[in-house]
Amino acid sequence: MNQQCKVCGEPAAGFHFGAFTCEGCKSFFGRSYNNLSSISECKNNGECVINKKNRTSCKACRLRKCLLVGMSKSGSRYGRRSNWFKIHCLLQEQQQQQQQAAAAAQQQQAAHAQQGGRQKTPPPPPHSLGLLGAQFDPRLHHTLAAMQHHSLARATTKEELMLLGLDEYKHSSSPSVSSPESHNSDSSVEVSDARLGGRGGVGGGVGGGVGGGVGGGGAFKSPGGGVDGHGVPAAPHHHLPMPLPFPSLATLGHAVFPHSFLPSFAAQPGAPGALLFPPGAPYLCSLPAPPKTPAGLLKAANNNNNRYTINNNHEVADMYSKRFFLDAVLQSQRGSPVGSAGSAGGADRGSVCGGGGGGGGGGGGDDSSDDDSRGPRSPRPGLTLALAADLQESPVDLSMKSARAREERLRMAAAAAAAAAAAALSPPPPPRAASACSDASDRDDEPGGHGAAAAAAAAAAYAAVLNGHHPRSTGGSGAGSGVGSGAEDADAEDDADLDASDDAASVRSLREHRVTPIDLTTRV
Amino acid sequence: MNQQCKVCGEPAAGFHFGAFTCEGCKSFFGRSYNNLSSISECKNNGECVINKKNRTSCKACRLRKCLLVGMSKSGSRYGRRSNWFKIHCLLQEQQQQQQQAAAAAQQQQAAHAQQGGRQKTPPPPPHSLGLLGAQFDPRLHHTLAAMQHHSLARATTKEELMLLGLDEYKHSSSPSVSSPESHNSDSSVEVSDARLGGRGGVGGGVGGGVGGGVGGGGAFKSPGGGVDGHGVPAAPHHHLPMPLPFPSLATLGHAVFPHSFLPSFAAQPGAPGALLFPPGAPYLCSLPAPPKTPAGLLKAANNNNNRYTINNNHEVADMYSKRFFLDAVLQSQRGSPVGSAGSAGGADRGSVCGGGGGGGGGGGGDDSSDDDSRGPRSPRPGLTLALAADLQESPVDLSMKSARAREERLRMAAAAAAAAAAAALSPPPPPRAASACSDASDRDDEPGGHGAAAAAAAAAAYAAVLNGHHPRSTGGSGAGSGVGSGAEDADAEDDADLDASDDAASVRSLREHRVTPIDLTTRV
DNA sequence: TAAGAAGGTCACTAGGTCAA
DNA sequence: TTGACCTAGTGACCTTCTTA
Ligand SMILES: [Zn+2]
Ligand SMILES: [Zn+2]
Ligand SMILES: [Zn+2]
Ligand SMILES: [Zn+2]
Repeated sequence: MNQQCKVCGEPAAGFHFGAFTCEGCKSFFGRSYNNLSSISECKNNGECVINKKNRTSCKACRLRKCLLVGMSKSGSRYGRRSNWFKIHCLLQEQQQQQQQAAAAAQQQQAAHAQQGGRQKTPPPPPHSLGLLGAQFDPRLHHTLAAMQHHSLARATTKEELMLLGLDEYKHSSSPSVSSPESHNSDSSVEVSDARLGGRGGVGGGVGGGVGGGVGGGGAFKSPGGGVDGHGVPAAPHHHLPMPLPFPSLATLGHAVFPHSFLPSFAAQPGAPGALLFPPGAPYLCSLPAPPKTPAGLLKAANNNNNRYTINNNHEVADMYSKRFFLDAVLQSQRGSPVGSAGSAGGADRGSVCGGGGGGGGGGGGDDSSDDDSRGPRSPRPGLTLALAADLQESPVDLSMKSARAREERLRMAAAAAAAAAAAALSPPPPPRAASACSDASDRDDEPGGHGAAAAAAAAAAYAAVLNGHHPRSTGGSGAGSGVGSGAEDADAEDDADLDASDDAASVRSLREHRVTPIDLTTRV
Repeated sequence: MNQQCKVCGEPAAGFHFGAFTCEGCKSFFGRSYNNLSSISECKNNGECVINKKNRTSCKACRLRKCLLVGMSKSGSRYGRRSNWFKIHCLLQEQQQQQQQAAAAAQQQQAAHAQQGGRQKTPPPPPHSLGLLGAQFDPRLHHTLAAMQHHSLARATTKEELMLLGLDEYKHSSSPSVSSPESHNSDSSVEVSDARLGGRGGVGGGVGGGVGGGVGGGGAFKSPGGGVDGHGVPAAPHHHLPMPLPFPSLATLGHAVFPHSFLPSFAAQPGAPGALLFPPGAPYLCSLPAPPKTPAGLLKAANNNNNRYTINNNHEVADMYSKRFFLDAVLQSQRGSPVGSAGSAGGADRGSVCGGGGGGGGGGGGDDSSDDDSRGPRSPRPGLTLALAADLQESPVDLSMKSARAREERLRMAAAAAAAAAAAALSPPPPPRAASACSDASDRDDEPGGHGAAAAAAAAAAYAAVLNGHHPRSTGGSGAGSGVGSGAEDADAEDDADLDASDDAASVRSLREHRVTPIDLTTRV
């Protein structure tokens, strides 16, 4: 897991405020968030590219970058993160690499039409920016443009406002901004439902609100907004003034994911993400279209493909399965560094959710380039997973104290599904995959912060997997069968319910096959 | 930590703009950088030797010196310095001393062929000039020569241009150079992606760009780009002819060290460095060869021998271990100024690297190799570390943070080991070791830049300690079990897992033995 | 019990100031 | 102009508390 700071590129110290960042950027964001007044205007017209060396030269641009990569006080989260999150991160890395490789290959296209417009956007921090995938860029740029133009119209959160323009933000928002919840700004987020209700208005209102500027934060990540933006019909709860941890987010309509499931998955059409889930991949497919309820999701998962829907004996079995699954996945990934991937090579079969699409903007420039293209993704051998989806068990954010946790999870799951579906469909919706993916949701923690259909799909998949494996899941099932080294064989077990024994067996076999356990430990 | 100003030799006030300097030189550089026009041409043909007394007599030469020692606006480094850095500095000092001693002994060779060229260079500011180690000199001279010859061909950064010739620089670069971002000059550099794309060209282009001359700077340190660069296939931009501050340096293959570990370690072949770690010194021994991938490294560490994967009792233990380890290392070095190092001496028992044994050099190299094997390792009582490096099997490290840190440490360790080996072995270049070092990278922040084998060794040791002692490491088991005071019994534990207790114990013992803590603070 | 994130702490540095 | 001194930050570590 070597992550780089999405803001400056230095090796990341961890996942802070919604994104992988170095200690410096973490501290900077933490300080700046509560003291915007200290940030002077950019002397370079907001075009500074932030990197390790010059990150301290322009606070305005540094902060902007932080926001762009999804940092948000509201997105903060304590504690250990699930392995899923980690896996996701790994996968992202892989994707990036692949993309880069792809990009290199295709350099010819280097100059995209958009180029001119986007030039400003720094070198798309693969990670962060990648979140939204192809779709993200456009939006992002849009956002940036807006920022430049000072259009506050839609800004409703502190982050948004900040993105739109620090200056405006500073002025528009209540002066108290910096003070109120200096350090526990997070809490402010939830400040009030009322505020949420009030949203929609110009930022000014927000600022003036209760918690002061801070509160709004949650919404942000979504340049996400886009995420929501997708048009997800989704989340019913959105309507409700339910007290969500991060109300703002809720309102936005982004897909919700489990807290721990950080890195947002943006559907990157051609994106690597797809790789994770091969076109036909059962993983996502099985998901019921837009299951309204969690239950629905779960069921679908179970019924359709959940080869993994199995049960584990519980902890033990579960651990193995889960653990080994992960290892298998990781390992397989390693095995197939770039496009080689396995199987047929074919095209990418599919992009997971969204498909694929293509478009992507293409990418833009930079980074972007990658975008989609990655079409032909090959299936990852060892990764057949099961995606049962028991929401409850899902990695959803249990977090914070909330009692609502479970409730939310369920809701989230549903929403996510919807969102995913929506997003997924964008271009040429992959046959099954698309539908499956779809649910929307609203998670916001995503690292990169922004959600995407793909992300949703991925999330769903993960969730499913977890559920399957989840200890608690009753019948659960999930097995982690991963394929061992070689992999792919997974298919063999299509049948529905494997039982724990199977699972266990598979796990065992994996072990035997040397799926070496991955070290999940972290520090030092 | 008494550092001297690399420019004038006065006691340094701190690390400024990339080098240890006094207040005066710091201010001078800061002012001059943005106001080159104020610097008049040298009246002495650029041959002035800068020292405390005459530093104000020739601005041109003073500035040149500043640049030569690596000062750069982009080289600035804020905040607290990592312990690695500190250690490195200490080691360097030691090395220098040793070298001097050695030099004295061998004066006969005094006159090197190159000598002529370098006479100017004052007494090689150990620190700065040392950067590239043995290799550096040649290049440096080359650079200097170029400077004299005014070859601007490759100059792409302000610093380069400046080095090439202040006059030329002043004229060639855009006039705006000094102005735009007076203080954040660096930022300008990467102003836009567009510009980056444009890079590669001669410096001139850069200068003309957006930010004005200054701009070019950004790219700089990166030789860094390198940072990412390492193995990372990544950054496409690396390929670009990035403007390096001191390209020459960048191109050299130095070993890469952890970020914080600035001072580059260049292996200085016969350097004194070797002394630091007595031949058998355990500290470095276990280092894996040159783990290619981080993951690999990590895994290796964990799986194989990580006897240190252990746990400490926690904070306490950790702190002790870490801190004390450092102290011990430092102290030992002091104790064994030159080669004496007593291996046998108790403490040393362990020779780090070399595995055992003997020969110091032995190990050499490779010790690295040891990887796991360490079979016959002598147990350092407390510090037996293990750094196995089995990449293949290594489990993927999912850990968020440390991974990188660990990786770096391992890398450092490896590099260090290699370096040490190299240094020690000077003559017979260590097989793998070399490769390991080569990894090199790009680190650029290095203060002085120079590394020495010894330093490397120390670093490695430190790294090992950190890994092993980490507080969180589980287990804790046994606490104190291990070795008691005396210690050596350690051998017993060759097996795989030693637990923290051992480590802790060792640490403890160190304390008891009075390894007084060394003051790592920098200033004053 | 650990992994891991938010925050706090405070060692440090870029810059600004101003007497010399 | 210089450089000792000060201030506003910066970021490496460490502490506290959450979460898997
Ligand atoms: Zn950063
Ligand atoms: Zn800026
Ligand atoms: Zn000086
Ligand atoms: Zn001169």
